[in-house]
Amino acid sequence: MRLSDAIEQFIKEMMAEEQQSGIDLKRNELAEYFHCAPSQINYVLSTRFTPDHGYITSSQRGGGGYIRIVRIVRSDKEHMQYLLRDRVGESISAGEAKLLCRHLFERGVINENDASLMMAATNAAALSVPVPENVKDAMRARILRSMLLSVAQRAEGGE
Amino acid sequence: MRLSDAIEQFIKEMMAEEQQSGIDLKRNELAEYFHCAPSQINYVLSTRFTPDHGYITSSQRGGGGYIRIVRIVRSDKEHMQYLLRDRVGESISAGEAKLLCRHLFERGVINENDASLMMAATNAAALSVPVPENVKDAMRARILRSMLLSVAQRAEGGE
DNA sequence: ATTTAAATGGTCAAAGTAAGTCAGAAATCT
DNA sequence: AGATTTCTGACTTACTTTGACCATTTAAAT
Repeated sequence: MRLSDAIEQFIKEMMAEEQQSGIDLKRNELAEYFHCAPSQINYVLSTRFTPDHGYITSSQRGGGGYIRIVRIVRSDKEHMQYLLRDRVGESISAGEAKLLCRHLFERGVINENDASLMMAATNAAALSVPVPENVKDAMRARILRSMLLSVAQRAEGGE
Repeated sequence: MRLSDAIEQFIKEMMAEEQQSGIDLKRNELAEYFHCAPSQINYVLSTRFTPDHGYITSSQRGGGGYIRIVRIVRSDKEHMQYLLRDRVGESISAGEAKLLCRHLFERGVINENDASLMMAATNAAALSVPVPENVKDAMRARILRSMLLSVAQRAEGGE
């Protein structure tokens, strides 16, 4: 069996055991346990614990550092993937972004405050810096995607 | 648990106990209690008891010296002005923005979801487009300001 | 009153700890 | 064989902890 698969499985078993949607782990410890380079852990994370796979990771460096993995709740997964891939994509205009936020609010995916915040972050005024329009749209897409992932992450607690 | 975290917690518990908005402590005593270098106390102060966290510190050297930590209470309006003018300004890094969002949450100005959303909109990944770093920081400042104003607006309506 | 010593706290750079990145080697698949 | 995936190692970035040296204030000695 491949190392990556073993590590993936190990992490998933850990999560199942903890009976939680998220766990913290130490990169170096895990690497030592599997007798591999620490960067191998990053490889596993980036190939098997991505938003596409339904996970979001974060970490902290320095003394007491850690890697945190959180699972996105299943039911929201498809919708979220649709949003990220098809709706937002690589580029989106201010108008489109605004519509999308309103839509999400109407659908009950986010509340009014969230919607305002997301519109505030993606409106034309917020991005009025001297860069080409297409770069702005790409940037807006990234910002929106990032915020959507944040929303996806929180859905956990509510069940 | 990190030493810094332990010291932070210790100080906060002390303040809660004293039932007061401020306390005096002896740097050397505290350092001895935690078996660490005295300068470690300064590190904790500068990373966890800053004005952003809602604290102001002062000290006195020499015999009978002390470190005083006082919790400051600013109205939301004052705080917002401070943030917009002094903290965000015309340019802000991803790290700074993240800290600021966390502080807003800790102070109870925004909830955890809002904080995550704001961090998501301003983190390095969200703005990873091929433009110079200083342009990104300027852009981030605009985005953050825009979101802060959105937060301020909602507070206004609700009273 | 002035000088000196003792008692504090402050600063900053270096060491320590831990995670991230990325190019290239190695393995595996077609 | 060629393409793709996996794995490693050198280098980088980020946060924490320490220690040597500095500054200020009070107390004692002259």
